[in-house]
Amino acid sequence: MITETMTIREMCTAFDVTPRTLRFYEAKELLQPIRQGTRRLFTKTDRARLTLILRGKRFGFSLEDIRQLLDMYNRDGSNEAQLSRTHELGQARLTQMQAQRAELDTAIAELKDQLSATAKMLTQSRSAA
Amino acid sequence: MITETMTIREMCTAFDVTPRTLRFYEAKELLQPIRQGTRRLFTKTDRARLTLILRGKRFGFSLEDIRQLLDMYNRDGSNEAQLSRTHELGQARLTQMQAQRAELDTAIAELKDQLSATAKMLTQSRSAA
DNA sequence: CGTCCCGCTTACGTTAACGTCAAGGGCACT
DNA sequence: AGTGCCCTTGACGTTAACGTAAGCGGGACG
Repeated sequence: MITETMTIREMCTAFDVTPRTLRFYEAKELLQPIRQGTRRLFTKTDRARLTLILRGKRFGFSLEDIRQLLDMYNRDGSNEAQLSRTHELGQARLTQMQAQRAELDTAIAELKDQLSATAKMLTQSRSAA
Repeated sequence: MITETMTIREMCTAFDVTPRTLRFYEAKELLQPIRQGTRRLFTKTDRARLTLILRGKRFGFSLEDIRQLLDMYNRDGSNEAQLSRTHELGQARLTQMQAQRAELDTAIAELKDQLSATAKMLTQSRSAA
């Protein structure tokens, strides 16, 4: 199985992060690049995980939160207790994210209102000139 | 004008934050409670602002980001240059928030998929028992 | 009057998520 | 052999957003 790998530098340019960040994520067990001697080689899995990590961050999730989510995506089938706990954890996150979306919608609506108000003030200000 | 005010303790229970947080926000000029002697009295305006602050935080905005947004909500009508810059800033935020919403939607969809997958595994695991 | 309790200020401590050296190995030219 | 460049591992520094503790003032209450 010849998994296509990437060097740390390639990862950095591809995902716009620093080497430090990738090493940090590895230390936190969010990524598990393989080693060629001492060098890191990032696999397809690492890339998929990094995508999820960066997305999670944009929603204000902590790396620890994200690590738990990642664990869920990677369970191939452990025991039932584990699986069920994982499921509950995911449900909770889902609820949380849906609430967040609802709030985001109202916030967007409010911001739009404000913007149209300032836009109006701008046109008035210009017609007055 | 008899503005209805609240003590710091009342604010804390109402918004579920600590006194330290409120003082911190005041120091950062996010809130401007009036003083009765040395005590802080939080006005309706402070409450409105705090609501926006806490919402912003849930979206991962920094306090500095939020301060700029708050400034926008409070402009009653300065000069045109200011107003126009404010407008642009708001537009940028709006774009940002809409992008965030789009991503949130896909993340929610993905999570749902995962959940139905684990749910399926659970029922299988149980029927096997 | 003593003592709570609340609030205030000042200031140092803490955590997450990296940034930034310092010191060194390995490989590719030249 | 020397010069770069990339990578590595420590290890200490930094910023945001508070937590926490120390020490003081003021009113309420027994």
